[in-house]
Amino acid sequence: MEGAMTTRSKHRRHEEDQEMTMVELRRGPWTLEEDNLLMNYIACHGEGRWNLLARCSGLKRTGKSCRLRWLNYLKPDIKRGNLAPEEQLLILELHSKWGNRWSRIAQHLPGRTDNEIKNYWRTRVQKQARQLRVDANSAVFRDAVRCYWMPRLLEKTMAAAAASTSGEVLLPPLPPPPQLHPSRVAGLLASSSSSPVQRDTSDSDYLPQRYHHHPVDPSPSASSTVSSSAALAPVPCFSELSWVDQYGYGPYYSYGANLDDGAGVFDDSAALEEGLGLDALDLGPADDSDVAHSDATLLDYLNSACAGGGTMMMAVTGGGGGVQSSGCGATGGADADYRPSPCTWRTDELGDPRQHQWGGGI
DNA sequence: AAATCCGACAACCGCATCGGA
DNA sequence: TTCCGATGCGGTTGTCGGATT
Repeated sequence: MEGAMTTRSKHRRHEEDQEMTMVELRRGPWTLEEDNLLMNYIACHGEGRWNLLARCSGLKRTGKSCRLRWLNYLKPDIKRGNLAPEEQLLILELHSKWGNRWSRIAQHLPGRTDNEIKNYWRTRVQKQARQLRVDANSAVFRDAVRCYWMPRLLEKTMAAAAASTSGEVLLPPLPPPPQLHPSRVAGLLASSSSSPVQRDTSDSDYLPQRYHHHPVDPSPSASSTVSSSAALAPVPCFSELSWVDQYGYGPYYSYGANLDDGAGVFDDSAALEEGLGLDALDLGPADDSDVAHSDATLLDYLNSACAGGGTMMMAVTGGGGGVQSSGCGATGGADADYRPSPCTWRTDELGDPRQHQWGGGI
């Protein structure tokens, strides 16, 4: 980027430098006086023509700086405070669709700025990816987000809605903490972290259509009994969610990846096409490299949620606003002699101050 | 109580794009 | 068609305050 500086941009940079020294432009945090100056000027002359504004308003700032201050902070309809779960959900979904198109994403969150959304992504979402030691753009992380994070956000959203309408919340407990042998995570991480997602940057919804809804098996056995072979099968399965946001956009999908054809035969062709195939999810042989399984909760969840045909499902029922969340029943492929150290998934990252101790209870 | 660390977010920077002259 | 100023966008850095040691 830096090396590709054109003659033109060098020239402009030179001009900017000259301006900086001639006018003694201010930098850094804005003062209350500066904010007032800017707001008053815009109240009189309207937005736009930022360089002119910078020259005429008495502000010793660049036009760029004025514009940014107005758009990201002073503009009256700016919404401040924590992002609501539904906003987080929307960001996750839209980012999975469009990637780092922050301004475009921001257009779907009235009152939120691209800067705010970008910061949210970098500080919250990428942090989770870092902790898991996967690329935030990798298919595995994205699916883990869909499998674990999104349903919880939706759960919180629905719970809030239900509480506000009926004052009564009927939510099932969160899925049981998964247990997973570190070697499985090791293989998963090793093979997945180097496979960034290829996105379709077109307007069309890139979400795969081949995935279909996988109904939950209500029988307890389906959730408690996992054969060793099934437990090792790297099969992502999550149910489909779709919704229309409060502004009428959508439907957005939290799609299900279901490689089980229902007859116990895994068809990985779809996943291979999506970069989620057996290759990408190869759970190589156990080795001594510790992959910090205490950090791998999300992937643990993804793995264990999907192993053995267990299915994670969130069924949203209409009418009364009730929410039914049926967690993944699979307990994962924990070896008998494996005692996982408590893994943590900080749900306060979702805006919830609770902290689950995975492998050790909540 | 002081020092250090770390997360959150405001602000800056460089480049791309747009639109008018 | 070209030039150039204005604006928009995304990546990065700086700063501040709370948490931790």
